[in-house]
Amino acid sequence: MIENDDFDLQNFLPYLLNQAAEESSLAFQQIYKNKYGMLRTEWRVLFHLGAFGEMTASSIVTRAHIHKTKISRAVQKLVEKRFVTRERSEDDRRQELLRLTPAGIAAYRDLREIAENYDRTLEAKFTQGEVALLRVMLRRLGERG
Amino acid sequence: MIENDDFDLQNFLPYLLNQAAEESSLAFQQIYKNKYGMLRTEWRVLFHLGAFGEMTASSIVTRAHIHKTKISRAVQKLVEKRFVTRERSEDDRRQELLRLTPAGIAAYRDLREIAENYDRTLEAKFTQGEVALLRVMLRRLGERG
DNA sequence: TGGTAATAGTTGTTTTTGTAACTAACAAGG
DNA sequence: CCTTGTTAGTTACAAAAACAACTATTACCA
Repeated sequence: MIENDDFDLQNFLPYLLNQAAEESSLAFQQIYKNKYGMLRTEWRVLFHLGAFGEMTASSIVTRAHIHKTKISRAVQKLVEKRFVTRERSEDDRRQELLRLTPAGIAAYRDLREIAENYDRTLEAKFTQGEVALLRVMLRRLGERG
Repeated sequence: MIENDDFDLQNFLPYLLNQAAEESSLAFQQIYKNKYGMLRTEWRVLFHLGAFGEMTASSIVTRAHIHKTKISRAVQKLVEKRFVTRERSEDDRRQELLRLTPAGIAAYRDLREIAENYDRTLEAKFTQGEVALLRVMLRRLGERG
């Protein structure tokens, strides 16, 4: 302890957020890794396409704040796994439209159900009102700026 | 959108936690990186030693849930930077006692103050009661198991 | 004791990530 | 049109992380 040190690392919000994020990701991470050999970014891309439908890589970049090189590599892997197809856009031939294949949809549905169940086990630690407030606060903290 | 898909990725707690954790770490990360050339794990080790005093590597592993190889390499870097010294324990010669040097203490104090200020800017987004609840919830979510 | 298991910490190798530089396509002003 | 700038996405190389195997020391217990 460095003299009268009233700083508590366990109260520092970025630290608490990181610990909570890592711990809460752990169980789910094992599942998509073992079952589908996916990394975190691949899972995120899959879920964006599942939840929002056809998207371009850059719209995922914007929405999820993931760097475009990570997206690029994740898409490659998902294409190799036959979970995603890409098609060059007619309007703007720089863009590629990404879509889930039937296999991708199946994987998404499977993981989505697991995610929903897992989310419920996390929610069960708190009251409904607390969870609602937590989501509001996390969204605010996650905003750019 | 895949049929009547009521799953909202933006409500999935591990996702929200990750977004908030990454965003909230960003600003502070730049500071310890640019000012002291530290990585995240080095910063964490420094703060553990600053806040809790003399510790062994494995006690940091236990407390922070960081893998021992990451700790090992972070300690090496901190020793190279002359921020930390290590001394083999008399009781158990497998263990090394880690301590901050005066330079390490100075860096810790500097970063601690920046951390405190930064934390206050995050807190300012909410009421005091909300922040208190947030901390309780994050601690609960960050617990092992 | 002595042999097996467990713990503290390190090192080597393979994956992933970060950063920068690149190609290709479009946009917009002169 | 044509030069300059911007956007979409990829690739190459360097940095960091994950994972497994290793040494050294201590603990357990038959």
